[in-house]
Amino acid sequence: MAPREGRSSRKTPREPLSSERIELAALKLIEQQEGLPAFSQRALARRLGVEAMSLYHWYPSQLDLMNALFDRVVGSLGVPASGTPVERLRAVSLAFRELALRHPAFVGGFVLPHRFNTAVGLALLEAMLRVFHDAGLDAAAASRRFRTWMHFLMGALLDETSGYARGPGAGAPPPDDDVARQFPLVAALGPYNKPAHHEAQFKAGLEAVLRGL
Amino acid sequence: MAPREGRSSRKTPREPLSSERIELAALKLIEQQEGLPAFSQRALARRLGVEAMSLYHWYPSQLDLMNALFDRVVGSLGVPASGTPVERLRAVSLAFRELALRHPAFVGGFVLPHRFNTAVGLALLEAMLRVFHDAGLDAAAASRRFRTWMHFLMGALLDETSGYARGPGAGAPPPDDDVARQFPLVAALGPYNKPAHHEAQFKAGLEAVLRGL
DNA sequence: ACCTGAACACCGTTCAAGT
DNA sequence: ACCTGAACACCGTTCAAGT
Repeated sequence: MAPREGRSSRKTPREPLSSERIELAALKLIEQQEGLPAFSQRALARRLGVEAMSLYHWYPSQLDLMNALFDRVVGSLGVPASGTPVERLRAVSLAFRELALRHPAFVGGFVLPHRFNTAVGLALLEAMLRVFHDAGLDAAAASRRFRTWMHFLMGALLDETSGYARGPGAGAPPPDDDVARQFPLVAALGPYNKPAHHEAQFKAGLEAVLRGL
Repeated sequence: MAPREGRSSRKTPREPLSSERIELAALKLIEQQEGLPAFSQRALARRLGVEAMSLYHWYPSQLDLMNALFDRVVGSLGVPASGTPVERLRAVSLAFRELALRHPAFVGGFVLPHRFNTAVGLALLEAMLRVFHDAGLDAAAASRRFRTWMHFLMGALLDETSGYARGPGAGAPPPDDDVARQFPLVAALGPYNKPAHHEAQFKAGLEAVLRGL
């Protein structure tokens, strides 16, 4: 969308690095084309117009940069402080989904498979648990319900970011007419796998799970 | 567990490669130590006592090898043909969990984030969908319930393989007493995060979700 | 048919050095 | 304080060659 960095400015003094600039460029790069697998310190540096080693002045390692991205993304989530428990859980669930759709490669590839044990991640978990606490549940009951809900949420978002919806699959899947012949029930689900149905599916699944709690 | 390959046999003619031997060694290597990130064609070849390029005689690329591992692992799952729908879903859910615990790095890192669109993967999906079909549901209703259940299952297994249970987290998480002070509800859940509780949590969550359907 | 050696274009990271 | 160049130990993969 912009043939800017590597080409133009030769004499204009280069905009200095900053964690803000690095992190925004990283998040943008991760969501482009080949996603997380194609993300590298060297590719990021190239995009920023610096040498790869410059990044080590700002983050001691690639993992530290990734953790900064995690905090930046997860830190944008909040849990409403008022409303019924179900309303509050519904709100943060939908907000998490919006976030995942905004950063599918990063959320699916890094956020979901990682423990939320940064200060920012723990603060989010604490706010979520407060909903269950406010509903009058003790630790054992809260743990059960919290985890069941989270498992549905993680699975649904994994599916929309890395799974059947857009994620990688086999290199040479069977052709469609073979699928129709050998796996008729799978084939019959085809229409419901379209992105147009995802939001409705997510909301219906969420209500079913909240009901089951 | 065995100082065998790289050391001893110099004069004994090396056991020839085979896809069986390669795949078993790969699955074993993936579950060792540093997991999927440390897995490489070169490391696998080293372990097998051959050069990395030899693997290309058996699989055209690393991705093809991974897909073969996917089929080998996922192909071991089956859905009971008889029983009530809930019994059949419960059985395959528990079997999937056992499989995930036997291959946590591979299931969490490769199977769950990938589309089940190999012939083997599609056959499993078809068998799962047959349960919903046998329950008399039309395609729309089956799709809703199937996906909600799968989302819970994927999320739960992701958590047990790559998430809070054993997966990677921030390099420098806040120390425990800081957590206890700032995030008391999170800290109160500590005891329930122990592996001893995982099976009970999984079963309880599964029943809640099946009830919600 | 099965395996190898050399080479190419990549990685993350360290270290000493430049401004 | 901020950035760089050269180097090290890795990657996956191609290609021509060995047996």
